[in-house]
Amino acid sequence: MSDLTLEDIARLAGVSRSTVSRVINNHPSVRGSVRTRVLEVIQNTGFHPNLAARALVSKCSGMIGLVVPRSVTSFFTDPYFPFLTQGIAQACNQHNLTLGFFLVSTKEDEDKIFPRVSRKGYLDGIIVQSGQIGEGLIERLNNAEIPLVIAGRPLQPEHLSYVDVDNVTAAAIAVSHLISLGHQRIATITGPVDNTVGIDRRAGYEQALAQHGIPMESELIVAGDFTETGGYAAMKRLLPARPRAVFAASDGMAIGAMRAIQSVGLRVPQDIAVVGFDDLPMPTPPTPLLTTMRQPIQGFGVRAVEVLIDLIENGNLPPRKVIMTAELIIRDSCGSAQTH
Amino acid sequence: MSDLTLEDIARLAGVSRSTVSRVINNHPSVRGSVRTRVLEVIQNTGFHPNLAARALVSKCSGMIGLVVPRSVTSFFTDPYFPFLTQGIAQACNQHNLTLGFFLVSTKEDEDKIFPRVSRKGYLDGIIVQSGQIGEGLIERLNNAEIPLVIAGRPLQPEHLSYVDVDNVTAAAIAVSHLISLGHQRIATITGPVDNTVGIDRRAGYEQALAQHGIPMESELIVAGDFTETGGYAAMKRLLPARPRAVFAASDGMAIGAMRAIQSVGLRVPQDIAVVGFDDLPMPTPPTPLLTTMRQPIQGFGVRAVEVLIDLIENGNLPPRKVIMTAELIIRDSCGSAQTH
DNA sequence: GTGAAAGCGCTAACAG
DNA sequence: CTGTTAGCGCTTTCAC
Repeated sequence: MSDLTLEDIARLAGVSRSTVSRVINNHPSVRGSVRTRVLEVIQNTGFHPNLAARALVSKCSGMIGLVVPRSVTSFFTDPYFPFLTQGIAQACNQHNLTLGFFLVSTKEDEDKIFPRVSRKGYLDGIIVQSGQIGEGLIERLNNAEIPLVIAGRPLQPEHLSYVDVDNVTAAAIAVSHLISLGHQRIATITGPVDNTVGIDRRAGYEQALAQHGIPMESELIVAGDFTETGGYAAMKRLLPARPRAVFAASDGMAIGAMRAIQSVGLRVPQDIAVVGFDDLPMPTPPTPLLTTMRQPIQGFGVRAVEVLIDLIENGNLPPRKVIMTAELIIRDSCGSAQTH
Repeated sequence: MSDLTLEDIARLAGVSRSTVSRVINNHPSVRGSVRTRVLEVIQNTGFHPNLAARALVSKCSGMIGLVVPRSVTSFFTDPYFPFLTQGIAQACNQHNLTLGFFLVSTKEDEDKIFPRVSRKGYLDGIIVQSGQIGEGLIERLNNAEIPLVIAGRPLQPEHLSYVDVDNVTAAAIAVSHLISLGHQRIATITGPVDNTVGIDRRAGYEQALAQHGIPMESELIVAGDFTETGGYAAMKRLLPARPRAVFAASDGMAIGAMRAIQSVGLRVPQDIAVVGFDDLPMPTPPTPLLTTMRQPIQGFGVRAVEVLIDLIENGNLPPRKVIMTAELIIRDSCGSAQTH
């Protein structure tokens, strides 16, 4: 098919190879008539420049990498991944970038993949989805001085660019809403505590209580694992403490908590109010509808690509921290939507 | 960091560039002692060959593409995607291939992406996830004569390589199981009928009935959309026809159907037996546990990569059709596991 | 078995 | 404004 080269197009258009190159790269210094003629030939022949050649000489490939460090299981249970990927992929389409996808489940994978992602000249930049497993890789990549953006605040954010919401503030907003509804005995189901999201959302819970002078009670705090099953189990453990409201650090856990509450004959929100976090679309919306903090996961992807492009084009600037806003979506499970 | 070239390594090892190249590419014609010395230098310097240069001269990039043609919504609701992707990504790691990821939601995307995927020399081959939206692209790609494998049987499979299960047979097995349990009034909730999966599984249902001399009744056949909500609605429509068993063409729809059955006070499996299709892990397993056909989605990904590699290495052979086997997983919802 | 030399297709000075 | 020239870093004949 298109085994054409610049030279071929040049010949067909009666110009030199350089001129064709200029046309392709939108250099202003080409006469209009010539440009039109060249463009026509390109159009007719279906020519596309060889990207490898271009990458070789220009030292940039038009390709960025997405590194997803994941245990095999969490890859599926967590809808975060497809959303983030979608945002990134769409942004890449928009900016005419090719997206390389690297799944890292083991240390072995990491070593194997590293040469493919580390070296400038093949990947122009990298987005790493944050997560426990990835922290070592992030370190290595950052040392390799390749433009790097983390999706989600990493454990050690100092010298890194990342995009995330402010999970502390967002969680505090959720809990404050519960407080404003008159609740005092507010429990929380936290995420795993080895991970920034879990840590921050718990901190936000504590912050909100402190701000309103509500004493913290350790029996009102139970750790979950972001899954529905985990939320169910956590709520069962919480029930004896008789909370009047619960803030779950993910929608999945909130749903699990609602099931646990309902399974012992209590009602949401009348007996216990529930607020979640994420606002991802559910295959089956729960009853009652969940009040939750919405975070723009696709937006993370889009912004991550934009920041990365900036980093690529403008070199070693100080790391950028992009904090997007989470939004409280009030539905029925918190008991404030009396209209329902 | 590693701005080293073959030439540098050659100098450091006291050999010529060609020799280093031979070592890297495992040519047999290098003396052992020399090979060792070169390898040592490579090790110490952390050298990695420039992939763009290699791609330029060797006309192959070590990179394959995964094209996912998806409407924005189905991207999330369907767990098929992360599973397939995981299989493909792992196989790529295994074979030292880089995976390019292309999300195509619109005709615009298709046109934009086409140059990046069509031309030999940048991508060595492509895997396309089948689906309505992708059929046009598949046609174009196939004409571009780039090695191509479809994940899931395409609408027009004649000249294409693909990997899938035999959905007709698999569905027939599921329905036959219901028949062997003594059921006669067996309903089905089909998938969308503009898609091979929906068509084939319905055909399998009909085949099984025919084989056992059970007349088909149109009021026992309702179309769903693979979602839980769709399954729920479909089952509600099916209920008046008083089926004693139902085969749903996806687990999601099966779950929805069970909810619908239970919502009118009937029991699964005592009043109505249910069988699904997929056997994907669920965040919350349903009660009763679902009897279903398991299909190896990750396996599709792995095999697709293997077939693609074969195609890349061995050129224009006749298209390969890889049919993997689906397996009946008997649990509780069909009523045959009396031990429960 | 090893080195020298010729490109792969493109971009980017440098002349004109 | 356009053509000529020199590589980018690698693989691969072809000699030795």
